[in-house]
Amino acid sequence: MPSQVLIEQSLGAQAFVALLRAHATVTRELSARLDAEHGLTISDFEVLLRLVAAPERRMRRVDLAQEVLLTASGITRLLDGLERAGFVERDSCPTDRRVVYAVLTDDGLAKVREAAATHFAQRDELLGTRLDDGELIELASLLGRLGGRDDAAPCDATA
Amino acid sequence: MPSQVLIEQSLGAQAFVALLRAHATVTRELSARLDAEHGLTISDFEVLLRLVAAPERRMRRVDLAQEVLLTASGITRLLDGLERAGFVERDSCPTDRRVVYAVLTDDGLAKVREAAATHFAQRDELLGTRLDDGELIELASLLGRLGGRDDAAPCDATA
DNA sequence: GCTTTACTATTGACTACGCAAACAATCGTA
DNA sequence: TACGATTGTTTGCGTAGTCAATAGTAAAGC
Repeated sequence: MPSQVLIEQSLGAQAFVALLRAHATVTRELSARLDAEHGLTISDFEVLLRLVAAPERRMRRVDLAQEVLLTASGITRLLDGLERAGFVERDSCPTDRRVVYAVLTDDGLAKVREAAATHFAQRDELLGTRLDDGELIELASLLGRLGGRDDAAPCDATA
Repeated sequence: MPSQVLIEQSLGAQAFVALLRAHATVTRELSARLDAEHGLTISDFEVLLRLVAAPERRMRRVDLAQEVLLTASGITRLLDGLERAGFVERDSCPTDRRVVYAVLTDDGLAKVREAAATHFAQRDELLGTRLDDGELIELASLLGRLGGRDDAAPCDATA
């Protein structure tokens, strides 16, 4: 039986499959409920969240795409949906006619608030029942190093 | 400006977005290379891996689906592809005529070996350059608790 | 001033799933 | 032994996302 080569228990293997499983488990659960209760995908919600926090509640599509890790075309289609639903509007940039802003509408703001109320609670419950505070901090830190460094210097943001 | 409610820094939030980012980053990279170099998706590869380790290199579709976290229909379509490529064959079960086995072919075995050689190296390099051994163990353990318990009663298997 | 290069956004074609429905086979129970 | 409930698999349809190609705009070199 020459197949033992592939039955591997390396640390990388364990961490990798754990990442796949944890991601699938957690997002499956949360996205099912977010969709059922509010008709949003997780990406939809994450986009709306960034817009709420953005100055004047508007962002360029490119920047939005980068923040939620979608491609340019992915963001276009996602925003198409949010636009159709009336949660965002498009606006043009006076100084650069290539860019199209996504602007959160009042309906959109109401929607995020409504969705956030339940989604955050579900998320914190899902994570909180499995991991305590210290572990969550540790996990976020380890995952953060895998996820690349857009905000790699959180010097003063120490919880 | 009443929107601070949504600008949240809870531990759950940090861990959750870190999970999303890490998963996207890691799988994006690895799956792109696995596809480019071997024409397989990560799920394809994971399925082939389970088959290699399975007794007689065969598994029921249901069990396969559960192990790689796909739905029944997902596994059907995935195996369709692997079958078309000649990496697995279907076989029936003499004692239960509902079940269809997926059986790894010799070509399939060769393929996993070939793919494993590069994929494992890439995976370990990706993880290993960001996290040391102790951190990988810690990460796998934390993620394992989020990923639910297929092996939740490891009475004697206590690490 | 042009021309080349780089950036932003959209579209078409495709893929990897999921869900719900359908169907066959098996099991439990009476 | 008949019959409802459960299990294993497949299929139709829908959806979120990717990549490659396109086009318009902006910036840089000369």
